[in-house]
This record gives sequence, structure tokens and C-alpha cells, in this order.
Amino acid sequence: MARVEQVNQKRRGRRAAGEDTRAALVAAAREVFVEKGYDGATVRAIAAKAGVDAAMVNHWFGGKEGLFAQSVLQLPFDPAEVLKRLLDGPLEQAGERIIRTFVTVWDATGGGTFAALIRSVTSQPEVAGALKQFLVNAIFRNVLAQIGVEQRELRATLCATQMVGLGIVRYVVRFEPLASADVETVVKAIAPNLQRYLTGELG
Amino acid sequence: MARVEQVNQKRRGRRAAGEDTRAALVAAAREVFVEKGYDGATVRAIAAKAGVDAAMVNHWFGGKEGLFAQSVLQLPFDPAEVLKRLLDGPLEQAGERIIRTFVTVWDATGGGTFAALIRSVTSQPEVAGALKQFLVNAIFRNVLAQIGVEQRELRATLCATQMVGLGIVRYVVRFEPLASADVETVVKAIAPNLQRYLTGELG
DNA sequence: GTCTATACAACGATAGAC
DNA sequence: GTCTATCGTTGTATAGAC
Repeated sequence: MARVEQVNQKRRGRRAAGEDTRAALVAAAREVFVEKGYDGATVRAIAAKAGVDAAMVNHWFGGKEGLFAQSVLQLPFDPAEVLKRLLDGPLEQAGERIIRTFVTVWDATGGGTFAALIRSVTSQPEVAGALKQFLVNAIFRNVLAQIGVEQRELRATLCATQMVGLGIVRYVVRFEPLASADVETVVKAIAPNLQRYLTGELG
Repeated sequence: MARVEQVNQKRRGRRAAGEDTRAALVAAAREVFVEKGYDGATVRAIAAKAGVDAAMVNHWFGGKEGLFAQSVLQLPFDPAEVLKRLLDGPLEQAGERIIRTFVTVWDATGGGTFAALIRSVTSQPEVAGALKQFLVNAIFRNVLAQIGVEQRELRATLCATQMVGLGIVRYVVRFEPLASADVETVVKAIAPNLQRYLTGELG
């Protein structure tokens, strides 16, 4: 009896070799995220468009967040993992950890990836909107919850100014001597400023 | 004798109405600056391409610097004038003056102009190169000469990270609450960080 | 007649050739 | 080290618009 009912349903188990589920998800995600924004896009809708099961998003990308990072942003790392590392340690050294991680991660890609990201964000308003939702709901929310200070939203945007500016100057326009400075020089120079945005006095 | 030799020269005095010398210079400048860079482009070459005298650059734009600002960058203000205002006052308050002026000037344009500037810089490597030369040779050189501290080049690029980042977050991606914050809030929040880059301890 | 956009000459600075 | 070429800029006389 059970066998008969399966006739018109999808086959279970592994798909045939050559069907690239991962690539199909990335392609579908790019379209849906850009069209609906990060919040408006649902994992189920993306999976349906890709013709695969929604569980595949978790399997391949660790969740909606990871899929967004690798499809629209094309980040060369997993933001959830990086975030975990950043939040692990004393708050007074968070600025230092963030800058060191940021520079290390993007340096490893040669910087061209960051430039591409900025280009797509500045040229496509929809991507900028999706990125904003992503940052607010998937990143800032987690970070800010661990910071027991006032004006958390303002602090988050201030941190964003410093990180984005650092990325542009070091990777896109490549102003010297910052573009070629070693990681520790950058950390020493910038981390205290980021730390002030995180936990310092803003008034 | 002298009169005879003038026969094959251009007529002096005002040209016929309808010939827009200013626009001709802007058009020629855009091409030459982008092709040769800020340093490589000569006022004389631009003027020749526009079919006018080189002195017209000074008359209409106050110099090579102003012509670049209004042709390639399309800035809504005169950088030389703004620069003069920034350098006028105690060094300990320079960070505050710079942030206040920056926000005031770009707020007045609605921010779209800044976004357009970033877009052209990030999408055209030649523009980025020309901008770099312009900043180094026409802006930083003057500012840094007045700052009696060590590591001036590094400080200049650090300042650039903060200014560029502020512009992107406030005018391009418009993260709240920073995008809608009033000028004084922004000044109080960011000026101390810029001041550290200018005159503080970097180690 | 007045105003100003214009062309030309010349100056000080700078960089490269020899 | 000197000479030369070229740069950005400034001063000035003039032609045309108003």
C-alpha cells in the first residue's frame, strides 16, 4: 500500500550524480534574496525554486544566514563561525579581536573579493537592502545582546563605519601605507577606536 | 609689425556667445584625467583639447585641483575652500571641525552625490587611481604639513577609513540610527576617534 | 561705457638631460 | 652642477556682450 502512494512523489535518498544541489541553491537564493530581501525570502521558497528539499539549505550552508553569505555576498568564510570566535573572550578586547579577524580573513582572499562585494552593494540598491536586514537580524542582534551598554544600535552603526572604511581603503582603493601594513600594525592603530564604539563613552 | 604677426593667432577677448568654455573644459578634463591620472594630466593639454587657453582653468575653476573636483569627482563644493576652513583653528579640535564640515556639506546634497562618487570610484579603477593622486598631492600634502606628528602618511589613511566609512553608512547604505542622526550627535560620536588618528597615540 | 571672458606673456618651481 | 624643457599659476591688455 505504502509503495503505491509514492508513485507521484519525489524519490527519497540521494539524487543522481551530476545534479549540483549546492549550485542550484546558490542560483535560486541570489534571485530570491535580491527580489524579496533577506527577511522576505523564505528558505522553503528558495529550495522550491531550486527543486530541492529545504533541509538541503541546512546541510550545505548551515542555515539561511550561511546561504545568504555565500550566494548574495559571496563571502569567503562562514559568518556564523567568525561571529562565534569574535564573541568568545573578554569584552574589553573585542575591538582587537574583530579587527584582527577582519583583516586576516579578507587578506587571505587578496582583497578582490571585498572590492566585488562593495561594488555589488553600491550598484544594486536591492542588495544593499538585503545586506542591511542580514546585518541587523543575523549579526548585530547577536553581538549587541552580549554588550551591556546603552545606545546599542548607534554603536553598531558606528562600528560599521570603521569596518567598511577600513575595507575600502585597504582593499578597494588601496591607500598606502595602510594597504600594505601588516596585521598587527592595523590592529594597534584601529582597534582602540573600534573599542570606543563598542564600550566607550560616546557623548 | 606686431599687428601683422597676429594674423594667424587666435582672436583675443571674449568669444562669441553660446560657446561654453566651462563645459568644454569639464568634458576635456574628464577624459584626460581618467586617461592620464591626476598627475599625468596637464592643464595645458586639457585646455588644448577644449580649444581654449590654459589660463581659463584658473579663471573658471581656481586651478587644476578645482577642475578635477568638478569634472571627475563632481563635488558640490570647492575642496580648496573647505580645506582652508578645516586648517583654521586649534589642532586639538581638528577632528571635530572635519566631521562637522563633512556631514554638513554632504547632508546639504541629500547624500545621493556621495553615493554617485563612491560608485564611480569603485567601478572605475582609473578614477580610483586619479583620486588617489589627487588626495595625496593636492589634499594630504597640505594637511599633513600642518600636523607636527610622526607617521603622518599612516594617520592620513586612517582618517580616510573613518571618513569613507561614515559616508558609506550614512549616505549609501543608510544604516539607522546613524543615517538620520543630527549633525551634533554624529560629531560627538565620531570626532574623538578621528582626533586620535590625527594626534593621538597609535601604538 | 562698463563688465568680463578671453588670449598671451612671463614667472617661479621642478624634473630630467648631459 | 648646469642647462633646458615643461609644469601650474599669475598679470595684463583686449575684444565682445550687455
